[in-house]
Amino acid sequence: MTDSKTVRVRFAPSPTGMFHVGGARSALFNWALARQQPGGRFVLRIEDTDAARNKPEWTEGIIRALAWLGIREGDEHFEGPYFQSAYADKHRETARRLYEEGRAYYCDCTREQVQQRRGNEHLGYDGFCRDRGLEPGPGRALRFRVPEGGPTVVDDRVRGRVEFEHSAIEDFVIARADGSPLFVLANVVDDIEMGINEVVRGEEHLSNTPKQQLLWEALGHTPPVWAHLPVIVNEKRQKLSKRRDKVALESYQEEGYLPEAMVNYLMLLGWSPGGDREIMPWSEMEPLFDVSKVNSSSAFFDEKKLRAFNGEYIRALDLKEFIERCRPWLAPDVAPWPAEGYDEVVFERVAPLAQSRIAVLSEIIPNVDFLFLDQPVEDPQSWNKAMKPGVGREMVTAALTRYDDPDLPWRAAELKAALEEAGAEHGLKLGKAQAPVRVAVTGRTVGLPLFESLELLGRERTLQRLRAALAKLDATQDAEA
RNA sequence: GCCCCCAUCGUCUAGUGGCCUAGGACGCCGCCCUUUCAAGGCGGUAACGCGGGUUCGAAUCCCGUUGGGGGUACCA
Repeated sequence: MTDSKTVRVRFAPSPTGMFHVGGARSALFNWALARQQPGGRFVLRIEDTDAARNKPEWTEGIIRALAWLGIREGDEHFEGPYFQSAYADKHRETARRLYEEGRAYYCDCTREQVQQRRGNEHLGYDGFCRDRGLEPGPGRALRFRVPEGGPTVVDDRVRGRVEFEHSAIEDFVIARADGSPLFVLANVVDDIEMGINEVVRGEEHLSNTPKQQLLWEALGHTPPVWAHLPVIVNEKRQKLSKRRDKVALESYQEEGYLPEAMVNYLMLLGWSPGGDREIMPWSEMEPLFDVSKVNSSSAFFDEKKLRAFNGEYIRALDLKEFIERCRPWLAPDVAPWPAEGYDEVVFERVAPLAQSRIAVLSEIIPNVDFLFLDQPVEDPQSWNKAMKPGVGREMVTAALTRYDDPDLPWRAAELKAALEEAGAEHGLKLGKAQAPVRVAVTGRTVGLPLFESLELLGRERTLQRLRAALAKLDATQDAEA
């Protein structure tokens, strides 16, 4: 079918939820493998046979997320997407063939019966119908006849040689009573059909592997090269779960993680390019990736480290690119300010001040919102912290006095010098002196360099906010009096 | 319960018998810089789970043990 030397890997997610980081890493590893060879192929196969749990939007989500990571249609190494549901006939046909060749048999045991017979035995199904010679019929599932005696040896590129005694593998169901195939069968049939010769997937599939290998052999094909990746775990060292952990790639995207940072970080989960480098672009990692060097122990998904990587990538962006990347968060329908308050020119001037201060793109908002909002944000905690008696009112007043001078050039350097002097008069260093002004104007105790911010905000708006702050201070004082 | 996998700083890892008094990164702590906060610079904290072997020599090999994890569906 295909030149056996040319690698054909696949990524076969099932659209039963948001695409998550574990899948993303598997996809990336496969992608690297496919791209390392001239004719290498990455086959995307959507395993949509569980109709009850599948939704079309999940499928779209997977394709979109992969594209975000750089795995997309149009690349010569990309093939698909194929949909498993389209191969249903082939699955049924293969099931029938296995039955006809005596490699599988029908079984009419209910789950309850199996359980009852099992008692406290170790194994699941006991082979009750093995030799009953049941014909196909309603209520009858098809089970694979696991050969007696001998182990199946799985040769795994990351785990080495793993042996499974046949006595420990039950005669597993390959087709339901209604004839529909199960994952273990459909997956193998599709892999054979698509000429897959290397399977790189999560460790949770390791125990399926002997069954699938048996199937490959029963169908007269050489099994692929296997590689089972360690699972990605949470802080409690459990496999990441959609229910309890933040795993959706999309949620990271929405927070403002850059795909290149995500890719970089994910590649490092279980694998290392060696040497003392971690921040490395995909283009350099791709040729270096070696699945046999992948670790076999589980890896914790450390968002803190991801954040650090993301910050690095953000800072490495040139200004123009940084501004472009910020746009999705500045759009009128998502930004917290009124559309008419936004000023592109102002943003372009403030952007460089923010670039080194944010680790995820969404953080651009609290840094620049004071420029586009009618009023500074309200934050009582910040206000109280900065407007301490003896400092707050004094500095706001002093700033107002000095800044309300038409002869004062409205530039950062002059604004700074003026406030420095005012602070000195009250025995305050600039660090202390600027705090009340910052809160009065931005609403926050931390933020971009203050005087540059004031310059951009403009004289009128700055004075107006200082007056408003003073009024608020008066009101509070009156209330207390 | 049964099957299988795994085990180096808190975390991700380098390390494949001597180069290791164990390296890097994130985190954390300190100092410098400094208008807040970052960024940046400098420095520091911190690991081979345990017990046996093998060997002149073990983080590296073997066995056991403990502890984690995955799988045990007519889900994928």
